[in-house]
Amino acid sequence: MENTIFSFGDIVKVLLPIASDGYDYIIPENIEVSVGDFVKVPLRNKYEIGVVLKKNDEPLSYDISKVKSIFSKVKNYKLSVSQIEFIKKVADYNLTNVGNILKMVMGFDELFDTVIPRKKKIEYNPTYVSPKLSDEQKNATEILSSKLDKGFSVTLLDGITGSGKTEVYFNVINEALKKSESQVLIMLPEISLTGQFLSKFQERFGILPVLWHSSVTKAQRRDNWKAVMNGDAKVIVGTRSSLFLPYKNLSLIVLDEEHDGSYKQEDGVIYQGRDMAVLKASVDKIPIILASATPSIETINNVNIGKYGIVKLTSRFGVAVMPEVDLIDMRQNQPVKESWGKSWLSSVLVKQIEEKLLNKEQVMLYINRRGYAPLVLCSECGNRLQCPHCNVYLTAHSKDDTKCCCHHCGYSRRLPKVCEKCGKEDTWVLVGPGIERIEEEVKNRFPNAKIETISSDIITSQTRLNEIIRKISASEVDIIIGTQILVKGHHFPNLTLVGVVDGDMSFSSSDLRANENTFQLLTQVSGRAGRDVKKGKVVIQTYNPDNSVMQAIKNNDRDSFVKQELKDRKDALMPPFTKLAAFILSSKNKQALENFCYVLKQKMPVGIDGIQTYGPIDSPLSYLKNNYRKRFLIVVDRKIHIQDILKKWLSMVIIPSSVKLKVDIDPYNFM
DNA sequence: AGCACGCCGACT
DNA sequence: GTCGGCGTGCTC
Repeated sequence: MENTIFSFGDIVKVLLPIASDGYDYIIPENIEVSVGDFVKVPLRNKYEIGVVLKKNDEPLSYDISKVKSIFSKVKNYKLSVSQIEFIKKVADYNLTNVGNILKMVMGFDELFDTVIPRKKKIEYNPTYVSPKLSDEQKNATEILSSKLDKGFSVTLLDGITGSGKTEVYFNVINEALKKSESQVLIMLPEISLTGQFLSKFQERFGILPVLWHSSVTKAQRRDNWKAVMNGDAKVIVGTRSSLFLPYKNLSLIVLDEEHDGSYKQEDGVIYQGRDMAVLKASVDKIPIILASATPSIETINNVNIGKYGIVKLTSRFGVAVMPEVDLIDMRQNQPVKESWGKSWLSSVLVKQIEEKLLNKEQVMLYINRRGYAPLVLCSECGNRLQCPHCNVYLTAHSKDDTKCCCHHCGYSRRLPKVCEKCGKEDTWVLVGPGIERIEEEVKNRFPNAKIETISSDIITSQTRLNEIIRKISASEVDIIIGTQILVKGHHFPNLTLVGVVDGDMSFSSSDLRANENTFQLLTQVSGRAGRDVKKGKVVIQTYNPDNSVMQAIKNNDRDSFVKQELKDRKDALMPPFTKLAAFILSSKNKQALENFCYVLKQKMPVGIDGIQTYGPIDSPLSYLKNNYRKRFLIVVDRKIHIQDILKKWLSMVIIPSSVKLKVDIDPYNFM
């Protein structure tokens, strides 16, 4: 079937990297194609490159005179039948055009340019250096290796922070690579693609893997894409988009930090990279390993119902033990105002930092908020500085020479001299702490300490981040102040105290996974402490010390947290016990948006067993980047195929071109 | 998604 | 008169 040759006079469906499901073209003389071939075709007044999907034997629903001829066949490029099947299934699952998915596969200008590619040297006689493994690690390696060449399987590699999951899956990868044709994909969340991971890889395998992420250069990207297609690339390390590379013979996927929210693609085509990786494994009939110290509730549920297998690592590698966790009740430990201004660190935490500094050990302070202060308020009239393009408040960046920024659209302005509302001068107060404000406090309290502050505003390049990580590892830093960017995968042997400035912060997100996210985040942050011979300590400042999430963190008791969370989700009829989808509607024209929402509401599926629909409601971000936004939410029983319900609903309306509709299957974010 | 077409206001 | 801003609709 896949090798059937189509020739002169045949009409074939060609999939193009645009929002469509493909167009028909007729094959001219002297050209022969089969499914998966890349072809150059005319589209409007230019040429595009697409992929032959199938022969179209059905009668055309439009005038035959519109059908144009294929211009040429692109040599040396081909997608396999299973790749095409994967593309179709991803489009189907996420309710988008197949062409949108093809765009993720081949949507790079540089792929088909006329420059003769430089012959990239890709070694792959990897000389693997086997690490010393604990009995537990050996056992895990054996079980996971036994899944190779046995078709599709999903296994959770569930190991506490510092237990050596990476060593285990490196061993499994090494087993997989013993078959000469094998390719292995390692997926990591965006911010874990660090030098530390790569040097660890190089240390074991003697070579660097092929990389795939947003900052790989154009020429490198073209070379890597081709190396994946022709099989020269044996190990690929990438972010979620690496799933769409044209693998010749993929035989294993390892997806690390499987709980991580950055696997969820939120712009363009919305998809959950982790779930699409499982889909890819099932289409290619290969094993996939999901690794995490704090697996997602969905994945744990899939283990519980027997869909996924599980392998556990329960102890820290070497002599390291889990850190002790203290909760600081901030209601009893309000920081007092100091000479330099308002303070955010309780005296209990300050004292512990002092002790660590005396012992020449390292301290990390975690605050997940960029900028200096999240709110700028007029003390005379209560006016708040707002973004003109979005309905969010501006964040103040740096205290002096204050710039106020929108973290959603990038708008920024100077702090005005007078309040626009009341006309009074110098009335602004900067409310709440961001990382820069914590840095200011730390510098005032510990003037002799060497301090590094790490947030995405400061770290603009990988090189800069690697340099800071090197300095921390070499104990050239006493206090590290960081946002999310530092939480994952790093190993700092001399770091023994982690202080969480605002442990309650992620509770407040508009996300049904708020508890889960808080638990995962605090566990991951805590996991940075005491990863070597010295025992670690974690101090979490909270106004909710009795909260079950906080108690679970304190008692290092993941099981009871998971049990409670599963029960709560079940009672609330939420995932993983139901299936969710959202429509996100946006328009520059408020009236057109409201009109269309009305039409959509009229056709809403109501009164059907197992289906609940809600909306339209204004998005929490009801005005974003100059667009008005509304949402619908659909909740269905697990036995109902949600895509079918949505398709039927959408088939009853015509979306006006002034309104954009996006479908979000399994939404994470409710903004 | 692009990109052309066409309708209407602003400006030489 | 004609330049160009953007709303609308099509791509085989």
